[in-house]
Amino acid sequence: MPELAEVEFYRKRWHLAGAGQRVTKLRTHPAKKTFREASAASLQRGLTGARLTESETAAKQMAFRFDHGAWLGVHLGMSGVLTTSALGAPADKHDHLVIDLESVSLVFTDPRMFGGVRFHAGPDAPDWWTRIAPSLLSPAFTRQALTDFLRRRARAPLKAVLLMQERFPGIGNWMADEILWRAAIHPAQPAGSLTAQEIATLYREIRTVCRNALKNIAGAGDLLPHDLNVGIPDTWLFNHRWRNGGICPRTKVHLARAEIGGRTTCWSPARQILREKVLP
DNA sequence: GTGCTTGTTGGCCA
DNA sequence: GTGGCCAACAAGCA
Repeated sequence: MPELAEVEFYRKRWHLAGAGQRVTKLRTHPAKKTFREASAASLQRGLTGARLTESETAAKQMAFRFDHGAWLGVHLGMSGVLTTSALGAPADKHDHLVIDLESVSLVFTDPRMFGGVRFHAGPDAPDWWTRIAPSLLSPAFTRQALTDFLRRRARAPLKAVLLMQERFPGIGNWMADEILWRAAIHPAQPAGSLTAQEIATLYREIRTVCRNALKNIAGAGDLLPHDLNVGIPDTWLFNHRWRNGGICPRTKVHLARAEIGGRTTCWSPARQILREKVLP
């Protein structure tokens, strides 16, 4: 599930429930792959007794910060979710990390274990946090930066390029499809074949989808929607793309599905036309 | 049983 | 060295 906006949704859920509280007990499954990048023992030492103070997201990652300079990093992978439970409730089979606070427990659940946690002790941000590319909504992401990157990846299909986290932090499978659908560009179009006009459109839609996904999914205020996807309007591709037989909400023509760039891809054949490859 | 799955990494090859 | 492709990771669901 987790892409940019879903990650923000989960961060907020933990933060709203637990900010200001101390860790009374940490429950972990040290043998799990979840801890491949952070020993469960160091988490125990560093977090027990610490107070959750701040949290932030960057791309698909979250950092929860505790007083005395402890950083807990979380990546949800393919199937990870963050929930809360009644304090001390028994852990389920796939609950790999449970943080008991003073009045609530924070739970990291991840059946497939592609996600993981990290830990860092110290006031300064660790490498695994600072090396994440700057947000697509920040001034650092310019049209020129996009143009340069597309040129460097000229022969790769756009769908694959949009999934590269080094340049498009937080974009995942559905957001990439949504962006290309809005920009009316075929997902298999080679990245180096876009016109200046198309690059301008792509740039605009990348930012629009990021902004609106955050607004619709993550919630504007302190109230979180119960169902993660409840905020996505039917005018988006999102609500039509999953099942076979989906209809493009703009053209009313059947959507197409195929593997492009190694991932299942959905597009609207009526508005996303593959052109002959014309490299500049 | 089969064939998928909203992510990332490392290895191979041109 | 760079870019592109693919398998692997693991569990659940239709």
